[in-house]
Amino acid sequence: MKMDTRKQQVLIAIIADFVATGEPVGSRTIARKYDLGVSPATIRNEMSDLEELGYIEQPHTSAGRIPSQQGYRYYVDFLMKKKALSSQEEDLIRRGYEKKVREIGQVITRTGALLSRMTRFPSMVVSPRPDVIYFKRIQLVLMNPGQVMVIMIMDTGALQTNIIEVSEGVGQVDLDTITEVLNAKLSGLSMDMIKMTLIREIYFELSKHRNILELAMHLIQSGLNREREDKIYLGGVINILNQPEFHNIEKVKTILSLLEQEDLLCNLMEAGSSGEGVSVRIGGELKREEVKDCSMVVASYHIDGKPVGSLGVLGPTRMDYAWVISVVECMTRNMSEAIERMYKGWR
Amino acid sequence: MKMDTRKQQVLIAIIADFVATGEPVGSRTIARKYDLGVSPATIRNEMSDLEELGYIEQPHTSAGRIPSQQGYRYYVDFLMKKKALSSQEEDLIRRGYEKKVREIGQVITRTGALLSRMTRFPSMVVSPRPDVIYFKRIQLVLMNPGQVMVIMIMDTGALQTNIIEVSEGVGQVDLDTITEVLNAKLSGLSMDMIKMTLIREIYFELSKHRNILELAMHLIQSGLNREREDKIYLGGVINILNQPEFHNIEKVKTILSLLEQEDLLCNLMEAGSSGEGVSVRIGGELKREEVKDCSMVVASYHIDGKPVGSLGVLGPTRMDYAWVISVVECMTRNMSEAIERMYKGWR
DNA sequence: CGTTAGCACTCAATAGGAGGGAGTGCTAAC
DNA sequence: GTTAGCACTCCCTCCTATTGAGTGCTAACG
Repeated sequence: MKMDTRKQQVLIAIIADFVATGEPVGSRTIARKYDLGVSPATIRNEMSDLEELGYIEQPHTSAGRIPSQQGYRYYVDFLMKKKALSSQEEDLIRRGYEKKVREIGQVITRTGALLSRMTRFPSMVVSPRPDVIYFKRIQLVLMNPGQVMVIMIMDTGALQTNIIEVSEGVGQVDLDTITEVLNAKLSGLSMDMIKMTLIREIYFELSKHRNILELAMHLIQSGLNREREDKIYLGGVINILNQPEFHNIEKVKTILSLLEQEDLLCNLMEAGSSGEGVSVRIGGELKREEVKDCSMVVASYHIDGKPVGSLGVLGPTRMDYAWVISVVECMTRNMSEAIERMYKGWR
Repeated sequence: MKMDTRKQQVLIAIIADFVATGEPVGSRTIARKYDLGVSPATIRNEMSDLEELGYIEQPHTSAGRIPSQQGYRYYVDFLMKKKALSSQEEDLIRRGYEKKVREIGQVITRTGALLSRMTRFPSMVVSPRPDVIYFKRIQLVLMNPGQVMVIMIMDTGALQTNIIEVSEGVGQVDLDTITEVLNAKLSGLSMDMIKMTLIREIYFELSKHRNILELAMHLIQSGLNREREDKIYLGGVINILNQPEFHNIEKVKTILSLLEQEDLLCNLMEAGSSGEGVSVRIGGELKREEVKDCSMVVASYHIDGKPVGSLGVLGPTRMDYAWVISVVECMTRNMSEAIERMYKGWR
């Protein structure tokens, strides 16, 4: 048996109706609401075929059909028509970025807030990968005898701080010397380049100040080599409670506990943002039992045309994919532009 | 009618049983489980009196009684016996603070996580008030022509950053001059003292560098005068879902949306942490419809013996007050000590 | 041969009703 | 003042009947 145009139309109708109502949809409903020009009986036959093909399923014998994970997949891949955002929606997004921003954190927060407010789903935004962030300046501050705070400033306006222990004899003057050398050598490089290539050069430079050499190396180790910390912004989590399919407390609990584990969430996001454009993963495709009834729509945002981080939403599998994809796509565009504007002229 | 010892015993029994089971408790139950030496009939009479006094109430005619808000209040104020923590519990808390910390953020995070893990309620920790935080150092970094990042480092290890616009002509050298003056003048003062008294003095000092005077004032304005931002740590929010009284999605939604509003939450916390020791506010005493079925147990933690911030939990009115109070009390003690240890010898 | 009307059948959801049980309040006796 | 006894209330649970949406099958139709 093969998919034909009418089966596709029926599948589209089933998905459209189920997304709108949340109820299993029967043959009568389709015949009535979607003008396919055939009787319910014919549609029943088509539905029977679609079920055999694995695109729809029945919750129980005397209920209508609902799309299966595979059905959504087929829909997203082959049937779905791109849905342009309304001008109000586009405006809402554009206006969200009107106010000038000065550092990436603001862009991320704003994007996440906007994304969840529009979609009514929990939203997630992962901060840029370190290899595309350029180092601006390092600053060493003697907090107390033997304790130094290392502050690294990125050109995104993001900070990374770390307090480390040093020998008690080190004074602020020593730190200033090191600060100077490090700034001269490192400024303008990407974090990854710093790690990779420059340790040696700094070693050479600082050998004049033998007494603080060891300290400096220590600094670099613990300051820069710090494990990558994916910062993830999470917003609008309560929205999950608005979805009727999650009126079951147990389900909400498992999803919330997943959302509380930032590292897992980051992995999930990254797994989805590898390819081009907007990625849609449906139910089991997420490979996590907790969210087997959820879908993730994720895309990358860009700096200098390179994908550097991702944003997206987590919602029930029953969502309006075409629209959500458009929203996510529009957000990445606007977010990338906002970052571009922030950098304007000075990178 | 007046409260007498037996009525008190009955009230204690009702609260104990209700807290344990969550079910309305009847006269038979009390006679059986709590050895008051009288028959259910007598207890019924006492209960009738207690109801008239407003300490307990009936969900419906043929149900048992549950404590009223006023009943809990009377219990907490007059009847409750302090409950010492078990040595395992004390140990769990102590061990939470074993690892050395270097900045206040870590102490706050750890405290919040521990508090919610122990109590199984959402926990909140408010960061220290600015007037007890001492200024350690300021650092001005030229991000781009016309943009300066102001980094203020507190002796708690906390940072406050802000990006401001300046004239394009300002260079890093100018900033270094200002940095130097500001550090010399401000270091070691509390944030409030800085705001209050020192603007004038700096003005004088910098008049030598007339060209950057205006800039410096600008810096102080926007860097220091920034509205107080109460940082609040919120942890273990999912725990609210474990409470059977919140199996109703609507209730959860209102509570969660309150918890998402950090400023409101801060106000609620602060309203409770004004007095000495542990403060308990029950249901309507919180003055917020959203949490009329919740209680808040809050206390202050201290630096140098002065209360500087607060921590606590939000749970259902049906909670084991004696125990929760002990936990909160023990946490404040341990947290204060952890901060003290962090500062050890150098303040 | 595809399409359709008709019909029997299935099964979840809903409503109504009976019975049980927990608990109270009242009364009268101790 | 305390208690046993009892009638009464009201929620909760279980059972049953009913309804209604939906299917699958069959036979007829163009």
